[in-house]
Parts: sequence; structure tokens; C-alpha cells
Amino acid sequence: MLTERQLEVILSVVHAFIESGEEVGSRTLSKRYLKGRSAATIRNEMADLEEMGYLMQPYTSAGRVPTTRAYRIFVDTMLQRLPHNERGRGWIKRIEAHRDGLRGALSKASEMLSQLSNYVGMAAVTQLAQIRLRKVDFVRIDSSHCLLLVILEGGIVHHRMVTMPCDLSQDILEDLSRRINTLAGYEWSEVRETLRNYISGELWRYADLCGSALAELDAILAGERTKLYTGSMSNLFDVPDFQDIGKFRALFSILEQENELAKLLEQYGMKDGIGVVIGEENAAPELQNCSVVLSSSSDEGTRTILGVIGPKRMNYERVISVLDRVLCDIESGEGDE
Amino acid sequence: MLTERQLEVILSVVHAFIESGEEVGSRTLSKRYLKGRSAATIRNEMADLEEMGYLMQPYTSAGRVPTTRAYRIFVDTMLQRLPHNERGRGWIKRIEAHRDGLRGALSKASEMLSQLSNYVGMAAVTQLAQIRLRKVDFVRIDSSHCLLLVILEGGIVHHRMVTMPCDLSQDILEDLSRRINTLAGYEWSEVRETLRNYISGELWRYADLCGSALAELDAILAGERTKLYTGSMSNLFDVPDFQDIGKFRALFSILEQENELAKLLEQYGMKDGIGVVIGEENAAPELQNCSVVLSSSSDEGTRTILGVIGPKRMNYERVISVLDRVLCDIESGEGDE
DNA sequence: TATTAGCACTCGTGAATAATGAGTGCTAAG
DNA sequence: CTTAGCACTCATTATTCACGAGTGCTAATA
Repeated sequence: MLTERQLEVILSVVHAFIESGEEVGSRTLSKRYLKGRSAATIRNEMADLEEMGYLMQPYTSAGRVPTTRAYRIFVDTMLQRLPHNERGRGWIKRIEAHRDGLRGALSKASEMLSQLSNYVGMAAVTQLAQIRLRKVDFVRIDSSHCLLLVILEGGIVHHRMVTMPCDLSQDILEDLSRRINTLAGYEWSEVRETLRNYISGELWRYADLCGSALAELDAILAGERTKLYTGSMSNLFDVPDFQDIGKFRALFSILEQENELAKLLEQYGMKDGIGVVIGEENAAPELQNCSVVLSSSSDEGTRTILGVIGPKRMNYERVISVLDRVLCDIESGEGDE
Repeated sequence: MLTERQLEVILSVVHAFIESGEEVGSRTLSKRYLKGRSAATIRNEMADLEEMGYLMQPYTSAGRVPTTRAYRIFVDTMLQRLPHNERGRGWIKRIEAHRDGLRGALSKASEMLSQLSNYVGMAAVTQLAQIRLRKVDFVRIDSSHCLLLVILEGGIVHHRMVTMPCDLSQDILEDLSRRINTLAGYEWSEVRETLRNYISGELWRYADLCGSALAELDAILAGERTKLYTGSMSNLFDVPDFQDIGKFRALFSILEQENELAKLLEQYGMKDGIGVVIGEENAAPELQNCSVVLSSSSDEGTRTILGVIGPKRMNYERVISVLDRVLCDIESGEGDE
């Protein structure tokens, strides 16, 4: 469908455009990329490719700019060429030993990604449905409130304030925790069922509190399932593509909405490995001018996603290698410092 | 030192400049503010005031712009006129009953401040030195790691991963927590001392773990003492003063550095009540074009600071009333929803 | 002495115009 | 199929010019 030379032209245009940010003309290609052919020849090819939807002109008689379709080919060719590394399997286990837990490590990772890529780094953990419970604890705050602590596999810690229907002593609460903790190690769905039975049976005296706690636990495990960290965004100021205040704003607004971004990542990071989503391929309209590169892996009831978000004309090769590098650093415990 | 009319001119210039954002000329003042006097008269006053450092001209024969000194007078006059409310005392107690704890409430507060003020809201808690311990808990993660949970007065929860020198069972850890918890309710400085004695005495068998834990506790209590939440920054795009990419960038870069910002707030929010820091009065060079309005109150070992950061020519009156309003909402438990 | 009208002067802003040059499409020759 | 040549397009940049808001100064006035 595409001749060898057409492919070459496409890749060259993308490459040149990523480098310069300016429309690339036939002369440039002839001089720097396809040295054998004259500008006129290439002009003909470009006209064809424009008709086919790979290139476009911002205005009559300007150079050509790659479309998302061209980027797609560029990226796919690159990914094919790149060593397919199967890293990432099982690395989460090692992370959770980090000083500040999985979350601390990810917060560091996102920052590192920003620094190294010169774009915006992201790191997220999402709890898969089958995550296991490690421990539950109730801490009495005052006569009508206690703190519910939930520790999940992978060192994920949640805490919520729960209103107590009646005053319960710390001893009773500890007893309660201890009973619930006998369920540690089971999947949440199982725990949930067992707890329900407990409440109507043994624990009937604390039914109210247990009910609230159950609701909170449900919220924790079903609700905000993905925790996302975003690295420094200052780099964006130096990206020429975002000098335009309008484009900057669009990107910024979505970066600020943790929830939206998290939803996107959940959606994109479904399968393990490296993925690239380019411009209009993004579900969010705010990301039409951006590309997202992400590397995701799942293990033990959690999925971890590292990502970089930048302009469409980002240095994909470098970003991918940065992702790899950071993944590597986390694995080997760099976050411990 | 300042005549009645000079004061009037200053206030008028600031007022007009805040409204329009453009240099204000003698004609405007004569027509809209000091109706009795002619433009020529006001021109003379303005020339004097410029010499005295209250006004300045961006270029020869343009209108005048207020200096920080003029803003200062404007704000001070306003604060004097405003009802001095002593709200804030004791409200923290009520907050900690919030569903997601003090921190959840503050995160919501900062967002609310952004929304209502149209600038950027901030909310911070800082632990004062004399904060009290509520509870400590160790949770075994694997043979060489456990999670250290620290709950402080006010529902502040910290957790850290601690490396265990040798494998300790959950039972032993629980026993350990229980012993340490007998110290709950005391100030950290006291707890620290007592713990030291314990370690060399009763707890000698767990000296290593206790040592690490002690170090972590110290880090938690001495180190990152202030936790800061920043509300949405999207509003900044609509502030005319920050259309200039350079100014925007300066502000943004410091908003992103939680630590820097926290340090500033710690420094500014020393005394209870409402404070305004204008432009060059700010310690940070990035804030030369901004003003910070904050409302701070301390109680029970923690100090809480609400603040709004915006352009120098912000609507101070509105921002102050918004701060008041949000403080009020938090108090009455709005965050519970 | 304080105030004000009049006037010449300054200087940023915005529109209009022109020159520049990179790049194209098309045609005709190799 | 390839390429040189040429006329044409159009964003960009610089230049010029008129406009107008605002000032400082002086001289007249209450």
C-alpha cells in the first residue's frame, strides 16, 4: 500500500518536524534525508501523501506537517525496532519495601520522569478488583469518631474518619480490629461476604459501626481506585508547542484534574508493556495536541503505570528510554536513597 | 505626613488600577473619584506622590501606577475598616471529625478558596513543636519490613516503611505498639525521652527496631512539619496580569514547589488573624508580582493557615471575605457533605 | 497661595503598506 | 520516471504614519 520511498518520506517528515517544529519543505528533505532524489520528485510524493492523509499543509504553499497518521507510523516503526523488554514483571514486590511505601516511590518516580524527559511525568497505582486485604485497624479519636485504617497488599495505606453510633472504648475497637484481621490475606470480595455474615452474627452488637466501616471500605476499594502522581509541569514552559497560551491551558487543565487523568490512564494502561497514544487518538479533547507514552505492568492485585505526557512532536525515543531507565531505578531500589 | 487629599489620591489610584489594570490619569481621577478638583490640581498632587514613592510612571507621559507602598496603605486602611473577627479559635477541633480527617478538609478548603476567589487557594497545617501523640502502630509487611503508623492530635496520620533488623512476628510488634501507646497524650519531647529510657531498659530486645522507629518518628515530627494543599491554578489563565508568560511562569514555579511555599506560609502565618503580603514585600523573588492574603489560627499543637495567592491588583476585599466564608464553612462542617 | 485653563510635547498603540523569502504546482525537457 | 525552470502564494517582518491619552509648564484667576 505504501511504497518504500513513501514510507521513507513520511518518516523523514516526522523526524524533521520533531526536530525543528517548522513545516518541512521538499528542499530540506532532498538535501538532508533523501539525498538521491531532487526536490521536485519529493514534491510529487508529498502531494500524493497529502491526499492519502499522512501530511498536511497549514496554508497554501507552505511546507508539510505530519498528521497523526504519520506519527503513528513513525512510532510503530520505532517500537518494532526497539528491543522488546519484558521488564516490569514482579518489580512491584520490591517497591513496597521502600521507605515511604509504594506511593512514596511513585511520587518520586513521577518527579524523576519529569526531570529526565523534560515533559511531564506521571506515575499511578490502581488497585485491581482482586486486591487482598492486609490489615484493618480502628483508632478511637473521641467519643463519636474513630479512624479506620486499611492496609492493602503492596503497602497501600488508606485512612478514613468514621462516625461511631455510640461511644466505644479503644479496647472494644481493638477487639473488633482483631476479629476483622483474621480475614487478612483474602480477596476483598471474599472479605466483604464474610464480614456481612459476621455482622449479622458474632458482631451484631457493633452492627452500626461495622456497617459504616464496611461502607467506607467499599468506598476505598471500589471508589477512588487509582492514585495518581504528577511530576513537575514547569518543563512545559520550555516546550515551543505550548508557548501558545491556549494550548498550554488545555493541557494544564487536564493535568490538574487528577480524576480525569487517572481514568484515562486506567483506560490506556490495560495491557502490560509500552504504549503510545498520539494526538487525536486521545479520548480527552484537551489532549488533542499531546502524546502520552506509558509503560504499565500489573502484579499482585495492583497495576502500576508510569507515563510521560508531552507534545505530539516529542522525542519519543528518548522518552521511551527514560521510562525504561526509571522503571529500572525503581526496581533496584533507587528510591531508598 | 500625608495630607487628607494625598491619601485620597493614593486610595483612588489603587482602586482605579485594581479595577481597570491600566495606568490611571489625572482626568479619570478628577471625573470619577475627586470630583471637586480639576485634573491639573490632581496632576500636581500626583507629581508629588511620585516623588514620595507612592506612584510611578511606566514611561514619560503615561498615567500613574501604584507602587507597593500605595497598595500597603490601601490594604491597611481596608483592614482597619473591616470588622476584626476573632473567628478561628478552636475550630480545628471540629474539623478533625471530618470524614477524611483534617487533611481531607484542608484539601477541600484549598479547592474552595480557588473556586470562590478566582485566584489560587492554599490550605496548610503545620505541627507545632508541642504536638501530642495519639497512637503508634506497627504493621508487619514481610520478614524484614513493617509499616509504622503515627497518629497525632488533630487526626493527622503519618505512615512510613521501616526496615526490621530481624524477623519479628505481628504479636511482638503489637506488644511493642501497646507499650509505646502508654505514652499517648504526652508531648513529643516527653515521649521521646521516655522512649529512649525504655529502649535501654525494658525494650532492649527490640533496640534496633525501636531505634529506627524513633528516627522515623523524629523525621515525621521534626522534618516535613507543614502539609500544604494548593487549589486549582486554572484561574490564573484568566488573570490579565499573568497573561505575560514570564510572570505566569514565575508564579507557577513556586506554586509547584510545595516545600518553598510551605516555608513561606510558616514564616508569614506566625500570628493569628488575617495578614496580607504585597509584591516586593514577599521573601520569594517569584512572588514579586503577587500578593498573598492569609488567615491563620493555632490550636492544640497545630496551626492552620488558609491563604489566597493572586496578582498584586487583586480584589482584596472580596478575597478577605472569601477567606472568612470558607473558614466559616469548615467550622460548621460543610466538608462532610 | 491654591487652583485651574491652555498648550506644546511625549510616547505607546494600531493600522496600513511594502519588501522578503521559503515553498509550492505546473510544464516541458531529459 | 525524474528533474530543472518559472510564475505564484502567502506568512512574516520591518517601516511608516496618524492617533490620542496623558503629562509638565506657564500664566491667569479667585
